[in-house]
Amino acid sequence: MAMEGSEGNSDAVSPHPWQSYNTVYTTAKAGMEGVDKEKVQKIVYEMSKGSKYFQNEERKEAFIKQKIENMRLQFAKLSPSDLSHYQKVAERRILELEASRDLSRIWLHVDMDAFYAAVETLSNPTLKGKPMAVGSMSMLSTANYEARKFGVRSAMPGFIARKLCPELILVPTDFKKYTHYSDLTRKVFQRYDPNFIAGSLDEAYLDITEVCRERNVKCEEIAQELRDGVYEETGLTCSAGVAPNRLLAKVCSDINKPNGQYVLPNDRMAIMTFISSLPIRKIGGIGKVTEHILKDVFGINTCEQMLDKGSYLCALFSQSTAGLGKTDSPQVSFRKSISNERTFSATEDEVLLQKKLAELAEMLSTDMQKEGLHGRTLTLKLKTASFEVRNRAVTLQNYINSSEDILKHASKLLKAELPVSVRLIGLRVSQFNGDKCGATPDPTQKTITNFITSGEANRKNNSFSDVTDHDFVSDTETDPSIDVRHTGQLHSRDSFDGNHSLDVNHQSCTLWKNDGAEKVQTSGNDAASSHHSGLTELLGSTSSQGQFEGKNVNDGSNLIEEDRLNSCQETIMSWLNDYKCSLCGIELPPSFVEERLEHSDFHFAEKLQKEESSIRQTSIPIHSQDQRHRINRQSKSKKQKFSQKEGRNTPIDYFFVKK
DNA sequence: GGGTGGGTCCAAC
DNA sequence: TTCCAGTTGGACCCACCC
Repeated sequence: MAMEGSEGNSDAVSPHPWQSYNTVYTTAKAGMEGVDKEKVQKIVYEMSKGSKYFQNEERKEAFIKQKIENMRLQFAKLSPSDLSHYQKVAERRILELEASRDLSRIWLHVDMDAFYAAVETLSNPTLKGKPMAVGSMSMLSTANYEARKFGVRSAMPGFIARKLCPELILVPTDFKKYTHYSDLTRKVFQRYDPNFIAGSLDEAYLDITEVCRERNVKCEEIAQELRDGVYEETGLTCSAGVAPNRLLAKVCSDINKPNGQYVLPNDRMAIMTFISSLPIRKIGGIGKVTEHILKDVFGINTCEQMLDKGSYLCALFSQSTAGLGKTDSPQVSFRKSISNERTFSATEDEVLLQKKLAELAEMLSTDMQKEGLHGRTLTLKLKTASFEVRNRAVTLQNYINSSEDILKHASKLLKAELPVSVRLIGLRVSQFNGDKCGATPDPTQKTITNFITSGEANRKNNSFSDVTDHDFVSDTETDPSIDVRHTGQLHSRDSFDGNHSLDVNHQSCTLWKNDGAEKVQTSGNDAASSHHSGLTELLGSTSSQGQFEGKNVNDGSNLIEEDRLNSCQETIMSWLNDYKCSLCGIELPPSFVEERLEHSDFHFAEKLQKEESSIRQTSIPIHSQDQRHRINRQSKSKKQKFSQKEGRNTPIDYFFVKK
């Protein structure tokens, strides 16, 4: 894209129009150092030129240009006093971060080399030494190093790859195989850090501080030993990076790829030198567009320049833009939406589209039921024959997860768009009832919800929570769509017992089917509960007595049977949550709790309520989804106003580890 | 007019 | 010959409400 001039006459304007056609797969990647970039660009351009996809890319590019232009204008409007203010803000931020710099940990990032391709070669040795890629004519998941020499790489359509390398062998993906080998590698990782964080099937983060200390061994040796172990276990090679935080470790693991390692010492000077010339694109979270903006608007190419120009960034970026603020404090992040989408030959046949929609609804419902999710916002995504993407959403009164409900509402959304020629349909459900567990039948009720935790307990949880944090999602070498599912599988193996949580979720489904949706309207969704601000306060406070006291206040002394049942169920569900989080220090066998839940055991629930206050104080605060939403809103409305005390992260936070 | 919820779109891998 | 994915989080904008 980035065509010169207006659509359609690009060739007339520039003699080498392909030079400005930059897609993700024309950028450098490990193993592509000697590639003739211009030749690749030209072929990709020629293959794409004139297609509907290409035209759409041009539209998108024009939009980005406009965005950059707007930002330039904004930048030009900043007065010297504004700039001086933001300069101070940036300096203060850097000082704060310097003060909190933590170089005491040693992180290792391990990344399998061309993982899918390597696994395929392992099972079919005749592929060895030949250029091959895993994927289809539409899209490649990864390419081996022989293929990369031709400019073939992940995220590239197969038909373009074939043009670049006519002898390229295409192998279809086989995720069972990759999962098997992934599990083998993880057994090795576990020897060094039982709480390692899986980024995706082919990469992981390990805190090797303890193992280095206990064995009095240098981190280089641990990295080598781990890589040897992976090779022995699987026959596959990997690369490793060692650094004081995960972000840097990830950058380091790419340096001596394939089958190599790089260690960045835990030393301030070494780090500053290392990042000074580091291209911003190397940083996880900075993609094509952000790189474009930083370069064009601010002239920022390296991380050092990013630090130097921190004031500009503070002035013009919301601090959360493009995930720039992600630092190294692991946090539990639960899934916020679930979706399915499929591409097919473009059609405007309504019957056919309805059929596709029904299939998607079925798939989505199955996935939701597996995870015990109920949501109330349904989004229909359409990609038209001209690659235009449309999203249409509806927020419902009730939480749904049955295919019938999903289809019913999705059909309405689709009908409103007809007639249209569509090549992709997607369905997405969000606004879950209390995150994964979903215990409250009332969308407005701030009860059983989410955990926002920190510290070591978190790190444990992180290894089995949904790894949706893009900091930890792999490079495009692997297919993230699959990664999500499979990291989910991995989580089941973790110390908190994913099977248990699945059961819990299943239980919450039962609750829902019994009486949830109807009661939303009758018992819970009244003014008293939806405007019960005190309840919200309670929930947000670490010293809170928990939501059940609030509920009791609400109910008063004349607790009717139905409310009592709800209260009981909520209480038990809450404890299931706590058990899952393993924060209460009380080990209730899941079957025991679930049995109580199933029979709505009042005695048990009331006993829990009595113990609530003493235990709750030692547990991690629970934030409701609504409350978190509110917190987000507050942060958002304060963006660019740096007087805020919590000091959200800026791009300059990147290279510091918060304590 | 600030806060909030809903809807749309984009960025990232 | 084949002809550009799938999933998720969140920013941004707008309408509405108090």
